[in-house]
Amino acid sequence: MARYNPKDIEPKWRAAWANADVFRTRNDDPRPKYYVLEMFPYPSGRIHMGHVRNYAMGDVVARYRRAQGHAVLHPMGWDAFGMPAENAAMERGVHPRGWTYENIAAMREQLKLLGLSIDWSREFATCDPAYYGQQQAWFLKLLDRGLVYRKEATVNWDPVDMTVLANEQVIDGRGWRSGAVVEKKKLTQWFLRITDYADDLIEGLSTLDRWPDKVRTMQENWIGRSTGLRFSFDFAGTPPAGFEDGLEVYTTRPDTLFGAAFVGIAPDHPLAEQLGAANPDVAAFVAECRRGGTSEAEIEGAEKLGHDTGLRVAHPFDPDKTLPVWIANFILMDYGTGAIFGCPAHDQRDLDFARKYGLPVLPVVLPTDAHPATFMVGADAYTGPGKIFNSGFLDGQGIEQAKAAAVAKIEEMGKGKGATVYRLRDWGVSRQRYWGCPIPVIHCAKCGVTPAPADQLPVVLPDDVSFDLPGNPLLRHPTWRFTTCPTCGGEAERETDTLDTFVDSSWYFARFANPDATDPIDKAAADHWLPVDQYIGGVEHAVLHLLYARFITRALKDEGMVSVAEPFAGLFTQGMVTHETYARQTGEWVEPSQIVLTAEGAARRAVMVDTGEPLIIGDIEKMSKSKKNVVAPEEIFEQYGVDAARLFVMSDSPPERDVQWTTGGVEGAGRFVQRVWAEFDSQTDAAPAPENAMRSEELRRATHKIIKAVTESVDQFKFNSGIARLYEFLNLLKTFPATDGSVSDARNEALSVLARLISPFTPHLAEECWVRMGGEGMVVDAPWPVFDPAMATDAELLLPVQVNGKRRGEIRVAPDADEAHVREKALADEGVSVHLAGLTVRKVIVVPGRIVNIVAN
RNA sequence: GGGGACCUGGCGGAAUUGGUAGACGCAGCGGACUUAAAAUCCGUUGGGCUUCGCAGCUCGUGUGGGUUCGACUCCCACGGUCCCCACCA
Repeated sequence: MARYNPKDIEPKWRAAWANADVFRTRNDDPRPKYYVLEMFPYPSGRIHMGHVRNYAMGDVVARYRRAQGHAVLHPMGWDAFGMPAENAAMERGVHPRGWTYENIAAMREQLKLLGLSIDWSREFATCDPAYYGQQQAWFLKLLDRGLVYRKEATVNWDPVDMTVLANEQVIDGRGWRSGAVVEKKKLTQWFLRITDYADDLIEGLSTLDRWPDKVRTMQENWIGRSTGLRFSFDFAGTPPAGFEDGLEVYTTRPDTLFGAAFVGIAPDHPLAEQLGAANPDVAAFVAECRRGGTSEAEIEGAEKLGHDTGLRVAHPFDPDKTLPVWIANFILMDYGTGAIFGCPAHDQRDLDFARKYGLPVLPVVLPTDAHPATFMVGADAYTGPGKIFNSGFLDGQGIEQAKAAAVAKIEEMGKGKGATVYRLRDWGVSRQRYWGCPIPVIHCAKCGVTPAPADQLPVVLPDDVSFDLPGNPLLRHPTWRFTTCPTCGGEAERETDTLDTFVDSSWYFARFANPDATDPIDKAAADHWLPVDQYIGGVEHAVLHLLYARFITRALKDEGMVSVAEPFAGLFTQGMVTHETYARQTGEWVEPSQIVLTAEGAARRAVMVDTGEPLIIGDIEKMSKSKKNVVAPEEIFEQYGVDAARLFVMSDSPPERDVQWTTGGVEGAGRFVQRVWAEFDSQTDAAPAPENAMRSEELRRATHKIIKAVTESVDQFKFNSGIARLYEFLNLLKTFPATDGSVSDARNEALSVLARLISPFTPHLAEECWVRMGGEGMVVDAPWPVFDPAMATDAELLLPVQVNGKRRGEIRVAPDADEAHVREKALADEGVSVHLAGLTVRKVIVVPGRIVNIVAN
C-alpha cells in the first residue's frame, strides 16, 4: 500500500486529459449546452489563491455538468489591455506587448497546473489585433447608430501622468499613481449612450432570477431612476442672456414647492459661468468650489457654501413671491438640470444652507400627529409622511397626491413636465493611453469625424513607442496618427484615445462561441451558447463590468449581432481568500513563511522563525503583496498537491464568503486526499465485520444519500457542505472493511460513486482511484451517479419525541407509518411517559418523518 | 445621509428552509504504534449540575420582547461587524 503522491500522479492525469483532448468543445455537439465562465483574468504575471478559488469553483460546475451529459463550454482568455503594462514599460523599459504576452504565457502554465477542464483551443487575449479589430468593427456600427458620441466633459486630469483618471482612481483628490493633485479639466471625450438603455437595464434585472439579490439591488441603485418634475422659473425682471425661457430645475418633491426659499445652481452651471465672466467675485467663488474634494470625509465635513447672484425668479404658483438665485457648492451640474429649488423645511442640505445664509424655513408638510400652529423645524429637516399645508391649492393633500397635483398644474401652465431622471451617466470610454484598443476614427479638418474604413481595420497599435515621457505615446508618435481622410483624401489625423478596458470585457463571452469568426460575433454559434449559464467572479464587479456587459449585449442585440439581451443567466459572486497578517513591532509586515506560531488560544504568539523576535498578529485580510500575507499557489501545489489546494479553498467556507487560508486547513484537505486513496488502495486489509447483510443495506443507503447530498450541494453552490458530506461518507466507508465478501458489492458501488462524486473537486485523485477500482476509461468521461430515491430513504426512522418542546424520547417507526400509530408509539415510550406523569395530554403534533411533540399540562 | 448583508463552541462553519443546535474540518486533550519524534490510527471535546458508572437534568445560536405545540430560522426594537452608494435635489 503506497502513499498517494500528488507530485507524480497529478501531472500524469493532466497529460492524459490533454492527450485525449477531452475538454475540446464542438459547436455542433448535439447534447444540451451549458456555458460556464469565470471572469477572465488580468495577466499580472502570477496566479494567486483568489484565482485558484475562482477557477476551481468554475471547474466544479463545468465537470459536474459535463458528467450530467451536457455539452459544456468552459473557455479561458485574458483581459490584457490596461495600465499595469504601461507602468511596467515606464518603470522597467520593457514593451507593454512583450510584458503582457510573457505574463500570459507564465500564467497559462500556472493555470494549467490547476487541472481545469478548459477548452484551451478557444483562448484569446483582448490585446490580440484579431480581437480588438473586431471590437473596432462593432464600435463603428454603434457609432453609426448614434450610440457613440463625442462631447466636452469635465474629467479628472492628472497633470503629472498627463492622463484622464477614472473617479475610482482619484484618492482624496490625488492621482492614485502620481500623487498629484487632480485637476478638473474640460476635454472632448468619447461616450457610449448607456443611458438610452437605463430603463431596459432596470427592467431586465427582474428576469435575472439566478443572480444574487445584492447585485441586482446594487445595479438598480447605480442606475438610480427617480421620477419628478422638470420645470422653469421665470426671472423676475430682465432675464440674463440665454435664459429668456427661465431657469430650469429638477425636483422629486414638487409637493413642497410652496416651501421654496431659494433657487440654487451648480458652480459649473452655464449661468454661473456667464455671471463669473462679468463678475470677479462670482468667478472666485466658482473657483473655490472646484477645489473641493470628493472623498468621504470631505463630503461629510464639507461646509455648505453659497454666493447670492442678486438675481431673483418668480414663484410659479404665487406671482407675488420671488426667490433669490444662489450659486451653491453642493449642487451637481451633471445630475438633473444642475439647478434646484431649495425647500429648507424638508431637505437637510437645503436646511443647512438656509440656516447659514439666513433664508426662511417654511414647513409645508405637516406630520400626522403635529399641529399646524405649533409644528416647527429645528436642526433636522422633516422628510417623513404627512399632509400638505401652507400651500394654497395643495393644502390638505397627501404627499403623493400633492406631487401629482403640482406636476399637473406646472404642465397646464406650460412651465415644465413630469420627468424621469437617472443617476447613471453616459459611459466615458476615452483613455489617453497607449495600451488599449484604438478608437477607429479619423479626424479631418474638412469632413470632421470619419470612421476608419472597414478595409483599414484593425487599426493596429504601433510597436515603436516610447514611455520615457508622461502622457499618451500615440500622440507623440512621429507618424502613426497622420493619415488621409477616407472621404476627401486630404490630410487627416487618427484618434489617439484608446477605449476603456471595460469595453474589451463587455463582449468577450460572445467571442468565445467562435473566437476565429471573421465577424465580431459568429451569430449562430453565439445564439447556440449564450447566455452564459453560470458566470462566476468577484462581487467587486457587481456594478461596472456586469452593467457594461449587459449594456453592450443589448446594443449588439439591437445591431442584430446576438439574440440575447442578458448575457449572464446565472451569476455567482465568490468570496476572497484571506490570511492572517503578521507585523514586527516596527509595523513592518512579515510573510507567513517567515514566522512560527507558538501556544494556542489566548496565549497564541507569533515569532520570527530565525530570530525568535516576537511579532504582532494582525487582522485577517485579503491576501495582498502590501500586507505580505500572501501564500503562493505553486508552493502549496508542491507541498500538498493541486487537489488538496482546490479542495481546501472550497471546503472551509461557503463559496460566497471569504475563506481564511490556514496551514491546518490545507493539511486537513491533504489528509482527506490520502485517506480516500487509502480506501481505494486497501482492498485486502482488515477483518470481516459482523451483521453483513444489514450492513450492506446500510452502506447502500448511505451511498444513495451521498449522491443526493453532493448533487444538491453542487446545484446550489454549497460546495463546503457537499465536501463535508463526502468527509462524512468516507468516515462511514472506513467502517466497512474491504475483505468482507458480503459487503463487497455494496462497497464497490460505494467506491464507484465516491470516485465520481469527488471528481469535480479533486479530479486527479478521482482518476487515480477510478483506475485502482477498475473503472472503465477515465472518470472524467463517466456519467454522474444517479440516486435512487427508494434507496436513499431509511427503512426505519428514528423519530424524536418531545414533551412540551423538550426532547424526552425516541421511537422507531416505518417511514410510511400512519399518524395514529406514531402517536400511540410516542405516548407509550418510556422516557416520554415518565414526563407525562400527572399531566393531561392536550395535543399531539406529529410532523411526518420529522418529530412528535406532545403538549400536556 | 441612503441601500444591503451578517452575528451559532477555542476557530472556520453545518442545520433537510419552522421540527433532535453544534454535522464536517481545524485546534485541543487522552490512548495505540515508535528507543524517541514525525506521520498514521483509535477515542474524546459547548457550559453548568447530579452520578462510582450507565445515564440523567439544565442553560445555550449578539441583547430584549413577540408569534408558534415548537424559533438559529419568522416579526419588532436595540447593539455590534462588514460591504456598496453618496451633498443625486
